[in-house]
Amino acid sequence: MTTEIQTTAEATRQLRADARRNRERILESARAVFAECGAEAQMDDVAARAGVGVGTVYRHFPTKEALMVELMRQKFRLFADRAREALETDQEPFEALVGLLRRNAETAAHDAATQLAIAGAGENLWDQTQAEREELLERTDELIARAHRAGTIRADIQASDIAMLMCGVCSAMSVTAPGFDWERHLDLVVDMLRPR
Amino acid sequence: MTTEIQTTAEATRQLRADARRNRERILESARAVFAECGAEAQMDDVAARAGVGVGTVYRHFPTKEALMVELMRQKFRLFADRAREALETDQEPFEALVGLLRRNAETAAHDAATQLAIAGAGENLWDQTQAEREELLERTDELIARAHRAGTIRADIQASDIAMLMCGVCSAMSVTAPGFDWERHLDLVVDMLRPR
DNA sequence: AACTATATGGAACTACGATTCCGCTTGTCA
DNA sequence: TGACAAGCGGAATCGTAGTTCCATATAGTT
Repeated sequence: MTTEIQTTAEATRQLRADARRNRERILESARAVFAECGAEAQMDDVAARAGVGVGTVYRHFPTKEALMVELMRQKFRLFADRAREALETDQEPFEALVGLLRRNAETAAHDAATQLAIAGAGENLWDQTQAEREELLERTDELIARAHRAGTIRADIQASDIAMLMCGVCSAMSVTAPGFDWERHLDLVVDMLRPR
Repeated sequence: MTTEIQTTAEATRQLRADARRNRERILESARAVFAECGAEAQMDDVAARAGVGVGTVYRHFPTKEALMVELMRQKFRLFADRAREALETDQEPFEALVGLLRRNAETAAHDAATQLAIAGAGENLWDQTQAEREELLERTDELIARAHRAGTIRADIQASDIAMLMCGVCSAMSVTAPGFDWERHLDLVVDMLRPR
């Protein structure tokens, strides 16, 4: 009797070795495919790139949405980790915040699915990454609070403003048109955050 | 022999009276349905709301995309018209520009399809409304030029920046989350446009 | 009033992509 | 090295929504 109680429904159960390996491959493949195609990515492509059958993908993730949610959770965790790092540097808080925004934007720029997630396409994707967003929001809040104390950020800025602004930046990323340059957009936004 | 030469392929040919009436109904219906559902709107719904069969919709617009394109052309023409008005008022140019942005944003706020079009979802929708956007861009340019001369706008702002910024505002509109408030976003953006 | 080119309605057809199913394979454990 | 539960592949299924087709109806004309 080796079956053990799971702490959460999502915990990686004691999967058979090959299954664990496949799960990782699928996630890795999905990362690439969704990054390239956004929500239009197809399950068959994810399977093919991972070198497994679709059935296997579905064994690990019950629906396409569940797969995307897992992917986005990972991304937001990454962002939150970076925010933690930003809090630990001895940089001036506003500069630390700006660095965080730039790094996260850079990541989103290479990933169509992340752009969608940040820009808020799809209610469910948003809802089901709530916890991870919260985490990021809290750390951003702390960064802002410090900058406020230092007087290096515009007085009325809140964390939700940053989220909204980044939503705009990510939205501009997905447009390919002359004059549309998300880095410029981000520069303008950053400049706006400075105290007058 | 009453057949006449058409000036453009799209010109309203001499349709039979009932057909002309239906065409208008379909556009009106489509306006409402796409405003509510965005790109997910269904042709059957457009037809039902217009009180005609789907076949009739397809007689007037060869594809769903063609219908959306027509709708968006009309919207951008509306925006361009407002820009023209803004140029004709005796308001201070920067204020005229801000008024234009607010009115257009307000319109987009009631229309999911317009939000998508402005935020640049769908290559084709973008490409095929090129001419109308151009028109809007030109007038915006003139407004900006006047504000520059008056020194009431940030010196480095270009028309494409405004487009990009509005893309962000429209993107924020489609998100329903605490703290997401496009009017606040727009206020911040407007404030950013002011000279330091 | 008859005639015919235009229009119309809506059932049927299609294409596409997510998801299911099940016979076969492979780790794992005694 | 069996035995068997866990895992796998991928063809087949299913649902959805855009698009087509054609028998029928109607506006405009003589």
